[in-house]
Amino acid sequence: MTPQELADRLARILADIISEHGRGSDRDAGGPDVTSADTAVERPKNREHGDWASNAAMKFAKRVGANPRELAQRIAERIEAVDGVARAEVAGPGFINITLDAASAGETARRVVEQGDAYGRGDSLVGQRINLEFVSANPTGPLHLGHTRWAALGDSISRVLRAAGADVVNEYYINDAGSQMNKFGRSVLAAALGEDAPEDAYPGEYIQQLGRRVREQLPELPELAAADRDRALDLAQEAAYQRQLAEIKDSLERFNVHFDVYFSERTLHAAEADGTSPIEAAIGRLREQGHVYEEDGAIWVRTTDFGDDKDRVFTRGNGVFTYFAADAAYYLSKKDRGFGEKIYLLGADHHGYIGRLTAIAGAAGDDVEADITVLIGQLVNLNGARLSKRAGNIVELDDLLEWLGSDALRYWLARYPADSPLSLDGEKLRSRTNDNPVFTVQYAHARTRAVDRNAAAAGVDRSAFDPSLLTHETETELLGRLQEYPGIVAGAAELREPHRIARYLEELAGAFHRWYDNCRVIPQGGAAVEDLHRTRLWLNDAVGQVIRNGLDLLGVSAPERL
RNA sequence: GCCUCCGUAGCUCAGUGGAUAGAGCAACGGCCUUCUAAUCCGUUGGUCGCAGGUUCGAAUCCUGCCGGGGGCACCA
Repeated sequence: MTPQELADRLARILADIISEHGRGSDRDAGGPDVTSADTAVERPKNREHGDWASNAAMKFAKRVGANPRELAQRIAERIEAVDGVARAEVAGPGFINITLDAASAGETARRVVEQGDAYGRGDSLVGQRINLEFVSANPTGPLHLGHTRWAALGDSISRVLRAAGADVVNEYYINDAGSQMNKFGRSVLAAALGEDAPEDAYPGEYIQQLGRRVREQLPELPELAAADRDRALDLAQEAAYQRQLAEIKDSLERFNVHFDVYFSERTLHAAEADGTSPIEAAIGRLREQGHVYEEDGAIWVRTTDFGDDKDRVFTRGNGVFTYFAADAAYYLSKKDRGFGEKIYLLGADHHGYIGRLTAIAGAAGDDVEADITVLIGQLVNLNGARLSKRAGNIVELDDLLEWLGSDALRYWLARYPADSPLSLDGEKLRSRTNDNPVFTVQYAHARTRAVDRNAAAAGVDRSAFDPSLLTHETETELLGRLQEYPGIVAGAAELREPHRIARYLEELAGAFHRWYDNCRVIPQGGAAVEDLHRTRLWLNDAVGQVIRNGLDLLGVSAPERL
């Protein structure tokens, strides 16, 4: 009996009661059907409140026109008759507290082991084709801490959405057109030629390194620069860009972050077969829809029709397209490529973009509620010190990986809600105690593996499974946690909040450690191996499996030993 | 000024309208003859920023204040 099955049974029972009681009037009037979402059970904090609790009677009492406790009592009588339910009691203002048979709860251990990697995966988002854009850092320098949170979070969101059945494409938008690229090119060329840096050059040692690389790659650069400076600039800029982009991709792979598509902004500016660029085509399409006008010699889009606080401009006075024009064309590209929901993961410093991005979705004829989601995340602090270019304390992703390792960094960055401020505490992340949550969880996994190895050596195997033997309170607790997992994954996907996975794993790890301290898998002092030990081995392995599955959703490894 | 996020234990933070608001750390006190004591157990610790409102019920939803972060370009 899983919580989901319990919720299904409750929903059916409640629907029956409503139709008997209300003589179907609710349904005839188009009243709401009862779904398992209405009767979802939760794990009570207090053990005396049973294994699972439902507040459905309180929710529906008014609609049924009954007293909550009376309704709860009628539901309780019927759910108690269900196979696998030991007790159902009404408590407080109308809670239904349900206790399962030990055998029914214990079945979970076998189910988890048998389903393996698939345990926790669901189908709540099947059929959804989602574009998830994140990081999208300019290819004019290395990734730094400012990008790192979105890399970890975005990749984990993607994994969670996929676990719920969605078809997700991770996308990185490369701003490889425009003045920043030119500035980058001039900086690198000067470095390559050993010249003084230009007035507005990019700072940083990496520019010098790129300059040396470019010089090696293009030995003819000095001669060329003397003869045709613009040509030399083009070549140097292009070489530096390709090199920097490759390094970004490399860093991301080492961070276990995978993108399916790297989308170049240039392709939006370049003319296609019909002679027009995607940006021009996009403006044309929006013009046909009546959303574009000209004023003061510039082309404008009436984003205020879709809730933006001011209209936006597509061309600057000199006729060059704005960054926003490319954004609009890019949005249409995503739409044309068949994506339903387009998710943008942006830092809080970009929150002013929500209005205009949403407006473009509206102007494109999309549903601004369902087809576009802009997730705004708070910025990261390092040991309490705000990150800023001016203060010169930018930390590169590569440095962080070397210092802390990918696992600790990814886990820490994914364990907080995106809209919560987060600071990176290097000392804590390097510690090997409960102080460090990633360690706690990984250690619990390693411990399940150690038990498994020791069990094999002691002759305890999984040849028997009798779930009715799993009656210790720490076992009931642990089984409850295992049963919760699929619901946690579904919730994390629905809310785009992978931190729920991390928090869950920490609780699971705690429940496992408590169980380990109370219940032996391997008989003590050479005593005989009994079915209880064999059954507990299933439970041990089930916990290891769920920790592996959960850590995988966070892009974190589950070591066999620490 | 407008928009937005945040304010919960000494610290860092969870908490999808439900029961006595939780975790880790810190502080104090316990358990090693061990399937690794890197774990575990106990105690201490709260005006959920403030004030109203909504309802059977509010840390959670609404309004207004207070305090803090971020944003309000024909920049990229």
